[in-house]
Amino acid sequence: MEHKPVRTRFAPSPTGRMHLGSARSALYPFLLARRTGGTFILRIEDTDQKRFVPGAEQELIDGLHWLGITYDEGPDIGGPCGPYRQTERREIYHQHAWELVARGHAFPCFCSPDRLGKVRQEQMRNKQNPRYDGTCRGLDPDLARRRATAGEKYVIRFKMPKEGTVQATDLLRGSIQTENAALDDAVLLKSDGLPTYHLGAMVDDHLMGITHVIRGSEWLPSLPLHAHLIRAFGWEEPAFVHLSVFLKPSGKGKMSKREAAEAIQDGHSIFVSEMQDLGYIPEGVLNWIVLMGWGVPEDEVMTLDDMIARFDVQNLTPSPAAVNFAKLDHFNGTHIRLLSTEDLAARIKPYFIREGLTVDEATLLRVVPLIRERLVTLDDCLPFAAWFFRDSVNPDPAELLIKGLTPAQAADVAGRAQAILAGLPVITPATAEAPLRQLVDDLGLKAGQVFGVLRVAVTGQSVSPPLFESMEIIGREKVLERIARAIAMLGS
RNA sequence: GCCCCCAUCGUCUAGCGGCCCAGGACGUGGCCCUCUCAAGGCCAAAACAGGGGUUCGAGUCCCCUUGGGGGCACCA
Repeated sequence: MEHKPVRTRFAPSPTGRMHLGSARSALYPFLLARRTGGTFILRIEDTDQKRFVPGAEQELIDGLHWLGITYDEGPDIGGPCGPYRQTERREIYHQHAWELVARGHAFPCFCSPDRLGKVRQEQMRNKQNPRYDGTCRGLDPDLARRRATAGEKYVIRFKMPKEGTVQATDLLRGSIQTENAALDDAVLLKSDGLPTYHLGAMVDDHLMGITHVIRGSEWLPSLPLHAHLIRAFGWEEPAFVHLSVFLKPSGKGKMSKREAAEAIQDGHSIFVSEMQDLGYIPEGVLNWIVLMGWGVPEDEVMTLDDMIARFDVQNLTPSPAAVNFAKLDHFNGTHIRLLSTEDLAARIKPYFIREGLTVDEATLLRVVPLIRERLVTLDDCLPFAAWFFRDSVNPDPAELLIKGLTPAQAADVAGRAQAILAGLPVITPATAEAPLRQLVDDLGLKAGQVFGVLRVAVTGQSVSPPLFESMEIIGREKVLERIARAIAMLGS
């Protein structure tokens, strides 16, 4: 792979939530830039004022920040090629559109949207391809310019050649030939003075020195038009890479709003901010999405730095990928296990606080090693460890009756264990385990029965971190007190 | 309807003409470990969409069919 520093960009439109697809569209160009010691840019393509969503840009920035995808130039930090918000670059597009008119590659069009709509309907009725009918294509350039400057509403369209073919290249798919006759006179500058994607993106990519355009495959069909535009301006072409779309988990059809809603029911989400709320960590999310469309032969568990070291655009795959949430859970759990005790403690602490619990730092640090390998998401810390931070527990009497023990038997077991533990100066795995196992033998029971009763009595739940370690953390006093309470419950 | 793209286990993928009776990962099943739940270890089932070519030889190259996806806006 080549190591020349590249300039890449993530150019989202602030029209919705940041999801899986957006995250990957940002990740790959970021990795390529970092891999080559190049530059990664954030550009906001907000030229559609109708679909503009307030707050969307901030969500994008927050999402990138959370994931650790840093950019070197962007709307909030500036840079040498700014501004990085397209609505702040109107003049630039206006100039370029008219430059194309002057060069004979574009023309002003005064057709009303109303009339165009009718033409399109008529064409579809006749089973023809819907396309611009060419009304303004032959207008006298000087006359057209005068009408435009006089204030008449106009758009500027690309003057697509009627004959011949265009050749364009996608890095993953190779050369793509297209008949010009199949292409339309696309609108480049809208009547509100803002550019369409085609003009805006090509102009900015050129002006910002983008060397590798990595974008969604929905742009593949307009690649020939973009090639035309770039050549009409006489610019150097960047390398184009089109990423495949994400399919719904079943693999049938692309991810839609409906699937997004179903994922939520399931405790999953395709939205970055929601994944954060659900207890996923950036390391897990990143590892998950980076592999959807990138083939690595082995060692799939990677940190961002690993990804940067190994990333190669050539290994991206052009075929669509079905979203697999089970794999996200796997990577999340794996990366949680990779965190240091201090780091994991800091990350789960907010979940206890959110639950209204008071968290003692020293205790938390001792609890973390006990639950680390049990967590799939951060919020799993609650069912396993919330009880450590409560003053008392409320065991379900039915759960004290482990595997067919009668209340009397359970009370007996608890009583004997209580006596043993009461005789210990401190309760630790080293002091408590041997005598309690002796008890198991003496009573002719299974270890699970005796420890089960104690587990429910002490932790208030039938599933918990390891018993002896847990008892050590809450201390002898609370352990004895809770066992006594359980015995009382069994007696009534 | 027209144009474009894609096609290996259920899923993500390795494979870039012989190293492949196809490898890894997730998931699934079994076993081991075990105080619950996990984690971990071992094992297993599981795929080259179909048909034609090219070649001494094809998962790998070409064509067709089928299937899937995307696009055809003064949206990106």
